Amino acid sequence: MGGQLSEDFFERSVHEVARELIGCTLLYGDCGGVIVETESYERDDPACHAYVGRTARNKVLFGPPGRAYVYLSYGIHSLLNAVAEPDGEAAAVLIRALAPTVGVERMRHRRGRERDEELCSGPGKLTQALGVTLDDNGARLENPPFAILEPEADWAGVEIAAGPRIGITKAVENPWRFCAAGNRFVSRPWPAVAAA
DNA sequence: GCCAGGATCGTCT
DNA sequence: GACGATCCTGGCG
Repeated sequence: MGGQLSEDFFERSVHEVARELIGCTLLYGDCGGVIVETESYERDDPACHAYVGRTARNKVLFGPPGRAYVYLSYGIHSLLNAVAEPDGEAAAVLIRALAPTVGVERMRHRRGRERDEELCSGPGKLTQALGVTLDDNGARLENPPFAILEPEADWAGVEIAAGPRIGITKAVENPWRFCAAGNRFVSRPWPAVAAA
């Protein structure tokens, strides 16, 4: 296993962080998997929750990096982000999909699905599989139950593709969705865009 | 296989 | 009082 990521990994451009999280292993409690899809949201970005300024919901975005920003989507799903950029800036990386590797049986049970492709192939699915809840908002990603580990050696050559983000209505054109090219655990087939 | 619609609730106007 | 950084189901072909 690679070393664990600490706060300074997240203290830089949110887009770099999003790209380099691909291939890292996200652990939560006794479950986890390899991150295969992310999206970045920067402050001057109409699709970012911080765009409207600081509010009760988004205050974690404005705090120190390496924290979890968890919020409720559509009244149903908890979505997990990693806060990036220095304290005082506001940006985060949405974790959109994992390749399940640890605690797979437990995740099958939580999800009520058998196929590995249906366990963590979406931002709402992976929080359900891992057991992440709104109570985790603001938690340090380098402290239990969280941990994020550097990629294994065999991820060194994996191509990372960039394209438009999913499920948003503003700033759709920015190519800030990143994924491991051709990976079968991404949330959707890669859109037809020119290689970056 | 594809698409339309519903679930459900915290946050902000 | 409206709106989602989503997911699942059911209807149809």
